[in-house]
Amino acid sequence: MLVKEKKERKYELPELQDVDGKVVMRIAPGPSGPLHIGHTRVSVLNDEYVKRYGGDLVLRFEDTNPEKIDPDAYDMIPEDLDWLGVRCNRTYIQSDRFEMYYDCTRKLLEMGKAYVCTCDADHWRNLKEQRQACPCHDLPVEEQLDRYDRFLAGEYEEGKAVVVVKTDLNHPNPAVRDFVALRLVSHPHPRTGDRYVAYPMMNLSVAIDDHEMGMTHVIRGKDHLNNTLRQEYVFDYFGWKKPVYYHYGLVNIPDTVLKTSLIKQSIRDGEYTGWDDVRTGTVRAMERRGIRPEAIRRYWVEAGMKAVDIQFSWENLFGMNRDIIDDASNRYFFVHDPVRYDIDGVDVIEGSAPKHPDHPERGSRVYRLEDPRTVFLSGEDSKAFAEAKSVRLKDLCNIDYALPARYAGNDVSVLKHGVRAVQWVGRDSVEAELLMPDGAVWKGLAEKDLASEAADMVQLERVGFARIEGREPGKVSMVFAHR
RNA sequence: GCUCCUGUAGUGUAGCGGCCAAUCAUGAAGCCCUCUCGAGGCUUCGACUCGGGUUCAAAUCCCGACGGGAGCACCA
Repeated sequence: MLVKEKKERKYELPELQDVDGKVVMRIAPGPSGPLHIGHTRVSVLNDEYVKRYGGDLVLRFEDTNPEKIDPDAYDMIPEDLDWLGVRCNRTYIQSDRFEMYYDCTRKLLEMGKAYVCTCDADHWRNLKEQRQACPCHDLPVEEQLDRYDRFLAGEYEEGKAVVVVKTDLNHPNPAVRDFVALRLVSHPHPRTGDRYVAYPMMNLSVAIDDHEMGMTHVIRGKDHLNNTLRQEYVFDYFGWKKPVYYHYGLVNIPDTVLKTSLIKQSIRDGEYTGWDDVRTGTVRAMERRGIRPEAIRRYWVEAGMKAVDIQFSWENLFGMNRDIIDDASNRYFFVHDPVRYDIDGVDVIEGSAPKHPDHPERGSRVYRLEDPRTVFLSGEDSKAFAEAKSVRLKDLCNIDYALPARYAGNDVSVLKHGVRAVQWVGRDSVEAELLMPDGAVWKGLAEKDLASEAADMVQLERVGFARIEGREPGKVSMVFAHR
């Protein structure tokens, strides 16, 4: 066997700026559900850099909005990361750290860099729009602190007061003028119950945590650009050293349901079977479909960290996955929507096919058909057979159309004259189901050797790659990956 | 409306003043090989958004227009 030397360009992420020894980076999801393909970019990029430079990769659950938490996500997200090969060596949960956020906020109030605002939210926003301070903005520190004590004690109703971090009301960018740091929420938190009523907003908690956890570099989506600007005010007020920020472009993932709230609703409605429903874009669905984590990793490394908005291409991802799985995937016949043909004109038909054309050492599927010589073709191939009047049963023999069909020798060269070779199964086949990406289930038959295949990825010849999901006596269920 | 980010083939990417009649991957088309519509081999298709400027020289720098995207939440 020849060793193929394929020349290909090395895909490498650019060096990070200002790396001084080890790096500390983070993945900071909100625990609203499991990870989806969109989350894998930030996960892979951070992981790649921490592996390159050494250091810590932090997993931080940003669960500061009690209304958007799915308690299962605290377990599902680490599982998803683990499958992706992303190794986080420190884990934090923000709902464990409320007291610290409160302390920092108190210091900001003492420094005069924050205020407790009791204005109407719309009014406050309008004033900001016009670069004007609300009456609470310039109240004396003593009064701010007094309000703050009452704020934390729950003496204000939800929505009646917030703590605001001052930035610059004259800032030309309206998005960075004074931002809310703490709000009141009466909805119980899955982890802390009703112990707290004051909930930090992400710009506060992220700034504090990024400093406290020692982040050296932060990679995030471009949608956080303005949040970075806001968070930098907090760093500056405390005199903290800022991490180096990178903002990659937005990813448009076509034809895929990603929104966790929608998926959750569809699961509840019974439309989707679960978080791993193949119609969704969750990491679980990728895993189930036989997409390898290495393919996802390669995809994002090649995409890099540019700030350009990009279109995600399933085709490209599938191409990369095919590269990875082709060599390991043994070949089998699967017949969708089977149509029966008996073959006349011969007593016994024998044939064989390698499990993998590039790996004869893996053995063969051996065929022997005796009276009655029965085969099944897919519904589609059956129609084509009726029209073409002849067909080759791959690795077995040729037949001519009739009822019953007529044996037509075993001359492979007919393929050169336009006869099609199709997959088929005999009477010793097993029931098989193939779950398609649109949720449809293709029922059919598979050759019996498939039932004893040890690996989980196979290629169903002329159909595509599939992952074996379940084996029962006499029945195999599979999930379609891609061609 | 204001502010910010960003524009290289269908998609993603390399190049970031001369080595660019622009890289690689994926895709598409064709051929070879293979008893698969897979893999492998070969060939082909296909891009610097536009207009000004700077310069001996611009995909590369500057300005403008146009296009794409985001933010202006008591979500993250």
